[in-house]
Amino acid sequence: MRRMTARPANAHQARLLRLLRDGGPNSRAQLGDQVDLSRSKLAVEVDRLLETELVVADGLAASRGGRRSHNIRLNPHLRFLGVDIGATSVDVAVTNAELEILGHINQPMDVREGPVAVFEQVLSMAAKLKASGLAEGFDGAGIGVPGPVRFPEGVPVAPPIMPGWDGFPVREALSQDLGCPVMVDNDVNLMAMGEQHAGVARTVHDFLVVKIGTGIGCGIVVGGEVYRGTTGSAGDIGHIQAVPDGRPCACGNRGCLEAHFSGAALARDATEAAQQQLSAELASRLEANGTLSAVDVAAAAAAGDATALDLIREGGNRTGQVIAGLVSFFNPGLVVIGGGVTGLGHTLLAAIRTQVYRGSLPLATGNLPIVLGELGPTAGVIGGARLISDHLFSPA
Amino acid sequence: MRRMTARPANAHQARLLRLLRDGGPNSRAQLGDQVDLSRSKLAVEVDRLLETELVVADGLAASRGGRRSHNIRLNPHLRFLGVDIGATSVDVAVTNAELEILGHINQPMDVREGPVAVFEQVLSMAAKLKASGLAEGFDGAGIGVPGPVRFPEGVPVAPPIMPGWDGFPVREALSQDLGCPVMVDNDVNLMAMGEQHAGVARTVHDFLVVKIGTGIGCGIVVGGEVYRGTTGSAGDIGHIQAVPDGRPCACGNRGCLEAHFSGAALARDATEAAQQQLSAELASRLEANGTLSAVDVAAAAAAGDATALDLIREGGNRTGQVIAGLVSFFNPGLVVIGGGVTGLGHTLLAAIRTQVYRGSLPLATGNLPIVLGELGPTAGVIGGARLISDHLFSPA
DNA sequence: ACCCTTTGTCCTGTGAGTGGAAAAAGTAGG
DNA sequence: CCTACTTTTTCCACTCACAGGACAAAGGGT
Repeated sequence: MRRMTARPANAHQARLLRLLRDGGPNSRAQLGDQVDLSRSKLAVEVDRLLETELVVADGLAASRGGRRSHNIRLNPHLRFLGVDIGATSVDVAVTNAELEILGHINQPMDVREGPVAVFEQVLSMAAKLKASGLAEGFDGAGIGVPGPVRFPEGVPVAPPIMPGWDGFPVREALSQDLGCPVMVDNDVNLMAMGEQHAGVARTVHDFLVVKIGTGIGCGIVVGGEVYRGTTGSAGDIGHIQAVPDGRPCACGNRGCLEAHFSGAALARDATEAAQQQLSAELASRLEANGTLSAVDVAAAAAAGDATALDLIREGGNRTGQVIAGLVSFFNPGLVVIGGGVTGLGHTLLAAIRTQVYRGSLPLATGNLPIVLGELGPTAGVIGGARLISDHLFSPA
Repeated sequence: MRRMTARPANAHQARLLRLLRDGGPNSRAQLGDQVDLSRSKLAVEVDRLLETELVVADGLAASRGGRRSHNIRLNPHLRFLGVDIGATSVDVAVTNAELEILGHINQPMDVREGPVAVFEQVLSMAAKLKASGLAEGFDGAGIGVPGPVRFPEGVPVAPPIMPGWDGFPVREALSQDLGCPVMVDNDVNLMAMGEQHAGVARTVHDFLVVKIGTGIGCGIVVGGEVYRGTTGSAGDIGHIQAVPDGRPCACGNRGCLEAHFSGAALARDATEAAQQQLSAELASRLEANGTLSAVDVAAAAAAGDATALDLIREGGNRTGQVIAGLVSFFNPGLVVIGGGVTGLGHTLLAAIRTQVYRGSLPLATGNLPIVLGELGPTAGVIGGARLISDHLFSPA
């Protein structure tokens, strides 16, 4: 099928497309209630959108007491690709124009294998989704990578955990391979956009998303827009000092948050505890698998293992202290905790909450929810779809 | 004289007013180069502004090779009042519409005397400025208070160092007393706006201003706009924990930055050092004045006193560590250090820089200037004038 | 003086957008 | 089934903002 390359011609059309994306099918009248345009003007713009085939007619709407109206919806053939490249795995998903996930694949993969190998993988995953009949092609793709990105160009810059990616023209390369527009961003920012679009942050305009996975990062949303900082490294909180003269970190400093708590640090601590026979639970798991990960700690904690619980609590305390500082500084309306370690669940959350509510002033914490992300592993790919749709649904 | 109550009728006029404010007198042609409007449209809007008397003709401009053009400038009779209420003193200044300071008064005053007493003082200072012939009245006033403010209403909320101000309708009260529009904001935000308008931050869009005075606060500017947070307490970094299990703080926690370094903490430390005879310089100053302040420490340091230098360095290190965290998180394009203790100068700056450059990742610090504020005590009042002018020079 | 450049004014055409009227397509009630 | 009332949609005339060209005014350089 021919892909839709059309773009909205003006801000009104862009507005309408986003309303249809976020609100699903709508009648002209319902749209009119939301956009403050005259009926005539609205009709003209809708007609033009119908001509571009970005939107299509979709039968009759329910009556609101008078004449029934004809529904309008985004073209159901539109397909976006959301790609979330993590440190140790890749998620790829197809969505429709309303950003509903139609198919989702996850595969383990080490990002350190470099962009060429990773993209080969991503493309084959995308091809698999296509082959299963979910898409005939893609109208756009949003890519998340685990490191800072020069956003306008879509190029990773000096990513600590991704040697070989520095300066690689991700956006350009993938745009060629996929044959569609591509936007690239930090994976944490994608997660923030995902939670904003379809998760817990739907109604909040200023919030933080703390992603604790292999590393630790933070997405910052200001006035509904992701804030990326001057060089694209905003939210890089993994290397904030959490413990004075603490453990050495790969970055060269000591006591970085990431060195004390993250998927990687947790696995290390658990292995150590198992080897020292501090925890039977962890030791048996180590014996069984030959290695331990955050998932094992979560399972052990769920089974009531005291050592595992202690590890989680201590990590949560460290993280909570850092977040307390950020809350004082940024005064967000919501803090979302997400990433691989959300499996640690409420033990972690409780520890973080305790530190934040204790360490920040009442004015900042008074009405501050601190919650787990709602979307889990889909947050990133939904965020990717959202990223590219925001780009495509803006005036050309 | 009758005050100008006119407001720009549309975004174009607002744009022109701001250009004239920031760029001084300009010809129609020069304005045309900056606004992307047709000459006819521009002429119409300028004529309308002339009618409202917000702008006036101002003689002929220099020739650019052809016919000389008539200059346009903001009405030279316009007057803004900038008020910076600090913890221990009040600054009041009059500016013209280009935000140039025409007169500036500073008086010591304890903010804890409460809003009524302070406003009495402010009004008498404003009256003095009027009496000296600098203004016949005020077209608007911008007020800074040392605590969080619910910005839309202009009301302080739960200010720790200003008991008695909580919920006091500052904006409304002063608007009545002064008979002109008033906007109220946190003093640190005002300082940030001042440095943005006329100081070191003129060309930067995302930056932080750290004000170290009686307390410590931080102004956050995102995309050229001050960010105030969900409840108006953004930038309240004085109570971030800088020292685990450190000194007790008035807020109830231990180890807050403000408890370890600020004008108040510095004075306390210096007094203690003097009493313990650790520094002859400080001891003699204590004897002479009966009390020590940050100014004494600055003087002692300038005289080469080792104890004073140590105090400054240690404070700078603590502050630098906190700022390093903020830099990692926020990735600003500039960090400005200001407030009462800027007298401590380059010793302080060097300590802060060391910590930030060491404690943040190269990508964030690579091209990050950390500088002292350029405007000193005028930053706040200029920021106040800027605040109200931004408000008045926006479509009604 | 003469020519060129810049500035300011005037005027008309165009296109966006509004708002009212009427037609179209329903629902609810007798 | 017919009537009265709603809501939706289309149509149309009118307003208004704005662009951009023509032209006049005012200067500089030679």
